[in-house]
Amino acid sequence: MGRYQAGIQTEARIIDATRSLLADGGLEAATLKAICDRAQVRAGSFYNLFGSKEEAILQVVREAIDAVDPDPQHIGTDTVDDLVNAYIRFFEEQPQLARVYVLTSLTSDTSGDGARKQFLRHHTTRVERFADAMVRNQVDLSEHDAEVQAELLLGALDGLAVRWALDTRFAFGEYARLAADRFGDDC
Amino acid sequence: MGRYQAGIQTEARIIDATRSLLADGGLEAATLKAICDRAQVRAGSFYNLFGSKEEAILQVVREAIDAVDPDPQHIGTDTVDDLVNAYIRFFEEQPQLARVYVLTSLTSDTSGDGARKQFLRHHTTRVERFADAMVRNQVDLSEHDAEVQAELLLGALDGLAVRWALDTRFAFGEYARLAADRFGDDC
DNA sequence: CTCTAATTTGAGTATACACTCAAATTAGAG
DNA sequence: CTCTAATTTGAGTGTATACTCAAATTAGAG
Repeated sequence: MGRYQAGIQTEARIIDATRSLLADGGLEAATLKAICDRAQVRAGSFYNLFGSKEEAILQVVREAIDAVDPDPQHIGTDTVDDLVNAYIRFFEEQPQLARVYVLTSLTSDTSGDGARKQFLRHHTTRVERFADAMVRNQVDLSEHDAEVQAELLLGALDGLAVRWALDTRFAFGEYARLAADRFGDDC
Repeated sequence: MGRYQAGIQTEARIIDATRSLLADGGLEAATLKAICDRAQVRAGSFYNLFGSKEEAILQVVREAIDAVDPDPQHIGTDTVDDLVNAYIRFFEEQPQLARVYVLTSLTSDTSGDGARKQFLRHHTTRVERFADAMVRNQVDLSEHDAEVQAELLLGALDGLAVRWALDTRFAFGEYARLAADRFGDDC
C-alpha cells in the first residue's frame, strides 16, 4: 500500500510551517513545538514523517536554493552572470533563510553523516558549475584554473554574505557584482 | 579596597579553561559546567567575575585576535600583506577559535547590545586598516575606492574561511593569498 | 463492508542548560 | 589582631529542548 493523502498534506503543512518560522525568526524560532503548533500537528506526527528536526530544516533550505537555480535541469546553459545573480537573489529574497544556510553549515555536528557533508557536496557542485560557465565563456582557460577562479569567486560571495548577515544594511548585491567583475576577467 | 590575588587568578583560570575548551571542541564543548570543572571553580564564582558565559567567550576570542595583530599599537606601519598574513595565521593557528569567531558573530541574539555589534565594530576597524594600508601602498587611490577594495578583500577572506570551516582540508592559506593578489592590484 | 497499514494522538521521558543566592569562608589593609 | 569587603560555595531553580511510544483513529484498496 502506498501513502495516504492525509500524510502527504501533513508533510506539506510541516514544511510550510518550518519555512515560515525560519523566514520570520531564523533558526532560533524554529523549535519543534513552534513547528508543530503552526502546522496543527502533534509531535508524534512530525516524527512519523521526519527523522529529526534538522531533516525538515535542511529540506526547506534545499528547496529555497533550488527555487532560484537558473538552470535547474543542469543542461549547461547558464552563464557566470546567471549564477551570480541567482546567488544574489537568494540572499535578497530570502534573507533569513540565507542566514540559516550559513549557520547550519557551520553549526552542524562534527559527525560524519551530518549536514556538513551535504553543504560541502552542494558547494562542490556549485564550484563546478561556476567553473564550467567560466570555461564556456573563455576558451583558453584550463579546467584547473577555472576551478581555482570559481572557488575564489564563491568564497568572496560567501564572505560578503556573512558580512551582510552581520549588518543587513550592507549593500550585498553591489559588492557581489563587483566581486564577480574582479574574478570574471582574468586581468 | 581593591581586588584580591585570589580573584585575579580565578579569572585567569576561567579564561584559560574557556580558551582550551573552545580550542578542543568549539562552542558546543564550552558549557558552563565544563568551564567550571576545568577551572576548578563553582558556578557562583564564575558569575562573581563574569556577567554571562558569552562574556567570557567573547573575551577569549578578542584576545586571540589581538595576539596575531601585526601592529598592536595602531601606529599605521602595517602593510596589506602583514594584515592578510595575520588573518591567515589566526585561522591556521587557532582553527577552532576561528570557527567560534564566525559562529558567534552570526548566532548572537538580535538584541541591540549583543555580540553582533562588537563584531561589526571590529570588522569596520579592520576594513579601515586594510584601506589605509592600501592607500599607503598606492598613492593614487581614493579613500573611498580603498574602502570598497578592502571590503571586497576581507569579504573574500571571510568566505574562504567559512569554506575552510566546512572542510579543513581546504588550502585556506593559498587561496587567501591568491585573493589578496587579486584585490591588491587594481588590475 | 472489511481489514490492514498508514496516520495521529498527547502525555511523557530524559536531560541539558545557564544562571541565582544566602550563607560560609578568606584575604589583606590598617 | 580586627574587621570589612572580596571571594567561594553548592545545592537549587526554572526553563527549554528534542524526541518516544503504545494506543486510538482513519484512509482507502479489494
